[in-house]
Amino acid sequence: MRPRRQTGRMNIHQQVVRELAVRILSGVLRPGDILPTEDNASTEMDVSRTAYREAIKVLSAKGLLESRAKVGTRVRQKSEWNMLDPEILGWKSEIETPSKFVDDLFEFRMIIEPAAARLAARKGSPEKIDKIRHAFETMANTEMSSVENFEADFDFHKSILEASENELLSSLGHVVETLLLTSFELSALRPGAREQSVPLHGAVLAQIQNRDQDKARDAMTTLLASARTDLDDVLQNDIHETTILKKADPDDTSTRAGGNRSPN
Amino acid sequence: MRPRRQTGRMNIHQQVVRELAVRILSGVLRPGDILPTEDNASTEMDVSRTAYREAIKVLSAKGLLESRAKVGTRVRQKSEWNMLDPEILGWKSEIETPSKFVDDLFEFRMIIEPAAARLAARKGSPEKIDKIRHAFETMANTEMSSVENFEADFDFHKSILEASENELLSSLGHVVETLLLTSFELSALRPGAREQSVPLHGAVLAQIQNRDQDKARDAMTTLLASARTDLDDVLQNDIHETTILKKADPDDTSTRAGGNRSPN
DNA sequence: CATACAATATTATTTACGAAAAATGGTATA
DNA sequence: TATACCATTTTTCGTAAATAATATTGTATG
Repeated sequence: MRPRRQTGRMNIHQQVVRELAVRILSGVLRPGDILPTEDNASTEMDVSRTAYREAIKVLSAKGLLESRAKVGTRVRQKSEWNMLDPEILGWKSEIETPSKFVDDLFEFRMIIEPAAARLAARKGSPEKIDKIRHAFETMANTEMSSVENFEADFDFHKSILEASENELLSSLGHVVETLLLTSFELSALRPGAREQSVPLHGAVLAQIQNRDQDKARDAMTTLLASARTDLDDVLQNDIHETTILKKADPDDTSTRAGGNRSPN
Repeated sequence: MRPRRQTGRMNIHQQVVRELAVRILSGVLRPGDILPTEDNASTEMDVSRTAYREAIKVLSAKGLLESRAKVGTRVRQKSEWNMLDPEILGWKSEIETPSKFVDDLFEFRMIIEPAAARLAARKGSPEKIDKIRHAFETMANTEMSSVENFEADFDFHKSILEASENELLSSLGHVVETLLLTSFELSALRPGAREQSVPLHGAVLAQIQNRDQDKARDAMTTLLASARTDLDDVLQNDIHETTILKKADPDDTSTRAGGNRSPN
């Protein structure tokens, strides 16, 4: 068993959303391209025009599409895409090569999370800091690489973002979650790293509790740098395996929990 | 004439989206609340059930709502809202008091933009840096507080985000835009500030061109701190005026869902 | 007491038709 | 020739109504 991304039963319009999103994010459909008319596209995909329209609305809400009467539905410029949208991040993680994806995400985390830790130390409410502490204790008391441990890890980082007392930062929990999910999936193949994980998390917690802003920030930077190193090792070693895994994941229909034993 | 936010003719489903979004973001509808059934809600708002459903899909895509058969459509927890979504930011800017809104946004910019400037100095492509330079020159050659100047200012910051060569950072242009729009609307009342704006922008550009990462970051920090001071002055002086302005902005009711003017 | 099953309420989905918006091309007029 | 206007046509937008799927809740049965 392992933490899972959304992949199970989906509504019809969600299936269309996913199908189109993947086509756009993978570059099959490119910015400026105009989709077939609602009538053609929906019959092509074998769904009702209404369901198709609902899918278009969802993707427009995420900045991927734009519809205008008489001209059609067009793929918007990349700069208009809401890349931080949780679903878009999730789709990208399935499409892009792990290393490129991980690079961008880690770079982003290295900006956001140390700053959040700093703010948490400055103005995090006692309750929020208590939530961080609770997540840490759960982390320390659960088996490494277990689902409970993963969830506590995520809670830890999410709680720090929330303790920053800034709504914009708080809403970035999903960015962390997506990266952690990717990390988890990759390092589940090759466990053993992350020995220093608990003390590094502990250091962050301690400095936030101390209300030492700069040290809290630095502790988070250290923690992330370590996590990145661990992940880089996995990527180095498993580069070909993971590539195979990506390719051998064409349809999630099988819903095989964890054990992808011999895809053939 | 001034740069305008989206407020003109809207499709019916967009009007419903806006109406519901405002209710949610303003706290009239609270997390956990269940909306009326599609039938009731749509007849209540005097739109078809299809149009209402499209609106629900849009808000679900932004993390505000969640629909399940038999149970209804529920407002999701705040932590699930995509606060960085451009539209959500725009709606919030209309609802929240300027000072609170500006606080959060500036805090966020002070984290993101110096880091982006640093990355731009490190790995920004010559073309991207040229775009920054072009925006700067336009800024320097247009009248302060003109629409052209505003747009060049926005382009400047957006180009730096893009020059960071990180898709996640690039997609944050809208955060900057929303804050600049708010700033523009506020300081349009009381022009005269921002004399040092051009040289401060110039310093950022120069350090990026020098490929001096730390100085580029610091120059951006200085620029933002200055902009924040200017804006704080405006907020201090115009606190009551702006409040009045906010209240005197109910003209959107004319285009409200179903156009039910004088409900009696 | 628990388990299975049936009733029910709500969203999900399809189908069909008509309205509105906007790009295009043609036509008249200066 | 060029410009303004107008009709045409294509496409999305919006409404309506009927049926399906699904999850909750109540009810009966072992």
